[in-house]
Amino acid sequence: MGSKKRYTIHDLARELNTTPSTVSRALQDNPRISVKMRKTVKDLADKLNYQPDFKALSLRKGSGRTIGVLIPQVDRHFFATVLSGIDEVATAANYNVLICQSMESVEKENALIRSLISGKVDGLIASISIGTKDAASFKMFLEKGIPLVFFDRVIEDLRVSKVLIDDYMGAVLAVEQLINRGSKHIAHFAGPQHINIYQNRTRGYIDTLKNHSLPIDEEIIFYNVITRETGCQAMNKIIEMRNRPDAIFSSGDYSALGAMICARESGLEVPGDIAVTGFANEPFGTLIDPALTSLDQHGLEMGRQAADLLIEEIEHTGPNFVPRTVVLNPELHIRKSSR
Amino acid sequence: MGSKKRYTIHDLARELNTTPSTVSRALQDNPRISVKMRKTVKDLADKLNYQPDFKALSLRKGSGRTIGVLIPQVDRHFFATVLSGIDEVATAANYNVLICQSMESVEKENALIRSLISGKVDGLIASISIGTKDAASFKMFLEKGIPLVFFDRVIEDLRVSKVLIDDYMGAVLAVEQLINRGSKHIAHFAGPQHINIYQNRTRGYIDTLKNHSLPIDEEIIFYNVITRETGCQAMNKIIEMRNRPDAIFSSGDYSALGAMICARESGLEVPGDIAVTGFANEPFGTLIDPALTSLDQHGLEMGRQAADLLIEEIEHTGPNFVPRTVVLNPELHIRKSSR
DNA sequence: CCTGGATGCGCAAACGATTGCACAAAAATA
DNA sequence: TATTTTTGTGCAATCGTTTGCGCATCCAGG
Repeated sequence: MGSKKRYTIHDLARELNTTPSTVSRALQDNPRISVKMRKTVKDLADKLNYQPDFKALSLRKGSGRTIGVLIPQVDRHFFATVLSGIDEVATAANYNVLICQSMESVEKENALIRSLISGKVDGLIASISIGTKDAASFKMFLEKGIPLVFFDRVIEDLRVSKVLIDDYMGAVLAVEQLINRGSKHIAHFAGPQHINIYQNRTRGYIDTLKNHSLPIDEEIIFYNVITRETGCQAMNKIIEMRNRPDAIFSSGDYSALGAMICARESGLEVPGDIAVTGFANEPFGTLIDPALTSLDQHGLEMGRQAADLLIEEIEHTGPNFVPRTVVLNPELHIRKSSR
Repeated sequence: MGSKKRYTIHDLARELNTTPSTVSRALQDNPRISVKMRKTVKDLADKLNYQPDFKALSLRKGSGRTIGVLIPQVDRHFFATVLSGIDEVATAANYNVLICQSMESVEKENALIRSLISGKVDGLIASISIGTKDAASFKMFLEKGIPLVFFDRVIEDLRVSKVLIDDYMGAVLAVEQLINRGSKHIAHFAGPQHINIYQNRTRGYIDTLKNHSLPIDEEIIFYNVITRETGCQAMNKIIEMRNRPDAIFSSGDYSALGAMICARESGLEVPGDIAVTGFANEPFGTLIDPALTSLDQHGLEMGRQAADLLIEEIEHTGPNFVPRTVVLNPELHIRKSSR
């Protein structure tokens, strides 16, 4: 029953008493093959449901039309969204998408990169793991001549295209809104400072305070606070303070959430006693009460742009390729938590 | 600068004044090659950072060690979680993961399947789109002899392995909990009934009412209510009723959420006036107030099991292969919304 | 009738690896 | 010393396509 077997171009040729080359050309509508022959071949191909073998094609053409996506974890909303954007563009351009999760582990990340340089992919879109501090693996990858595009979490000094959001600007927007609403003593949850995005958010926070002649108080800057747990811990410290901050600008939504939950448990009101602004605009932000003010990163758009850049580089990469950096503007969604 | 070029086995052979075959064997530790030669070859390979070409290897071996994952949308938490589970197992077994999103479109789904039968993947894990009603594409796929495993949303009468959760049982658990807490007039948000999972949830709801001698009232069964919007609309109808239900069992968390939000807007209290139970255990369920009672589907585990089944089938598929169905037990997380 | 250019198709090399087989040289046996 | 066995390599086919080139056949122009 059924055509269990996969047909090759040789099978078709034998069937038609011709040669593989003719079949191949006929299927490609090569004008050097007679119209009649082309039709004959195509009819048979249709009938047998012939499809050229992907692996053979890849070898011959030197490309499997595949792009890799290396991200920390696919089941985190932001990354899933970016991936979706990448997939949208890639599929439209007839590329396949290979997915690789580093699980925030540098070792896994390195192993994945190593496995990719064997020519599995025509290009790679990556966002580095939280622990990644040296660029050796990525350099090696680049040396093989495979295009690479970073998004969000990038290695600054690598000569590749990047898609970022303006984290600095985001921080400025957020902190200014807090200042505008009357907050004068604004705490900050900072992320690991060796990662570009967190560093920029912190810089934006500090500069904005300065610009508004507000003092910088290291006491109320909490480092490495990006999870719900650490956010809660930080909030507990804040609650103890004699000169308690009246607002928090958090580098992440999860730590903002943790803070809000712990605040409520201690009877502190958001935004009445303390306003809170997050970063990432996770979907849960609109569902909690009070809804969380946050900065949207346009994940879908980031993915699309990254894929555009990469495909452009794959297909039109000249000898004098110049990497580009696309910077997206974050969007501040002001909600109840900072009103 | 740098080794921009990718080396082949021929390059190594030339460098060492030997032949590709010897190099190949040496790299594989073939005992027919002298220990000395093996070392020489490996040293050079290391030095040049040689990696066998993936495409050539795939063609020769007849497999690219790649599995495809076809899902409606990667940026939905459940699917992202399953994907993560699949990736975990696949990576451990040295498989690549190719991702395909149908975006709930039957046409896209069919196009993707067509593109996959060219031998891109050694097997496919799929969850069908909401509109998929006929199995033609999947049958065609199977006829090419490529293993297929369904999860969650499956086509019942296809002879393939499946990983499911016991949706019927989940509904029973949920409805019984509502009954136990004293609810007597339980409404139901049903999903599209041509999808196995929604049908089973509805069946569980009906049977449980019957088993407890509660009347089935078609008036309070709302079909195709799985989004936030439709959940809200349904709730608005419920609010108008003279004989208002005192609980809702929803086939999805989003419609449950929509209902809760609209209930609050109308001054109806959850769970005081009406209890709500969802399905999926989306992460936001614990963040909203009241927290949402829901059924966890063990997405990660589903992904792992699906990948296990598929890889097993790929590698040990005998002539007398018998598809297996793994059924996972959903877990009811009782939270404030149904207390 | 002869020459020259289309026209239509086949041969064989290539992509980069693996592998069955053959074949030297060295070692072991007679 | 002659013969067999072992040891180490090389040749060439193969996986399924694509494609440069060559070679017939045919038709038209001179």
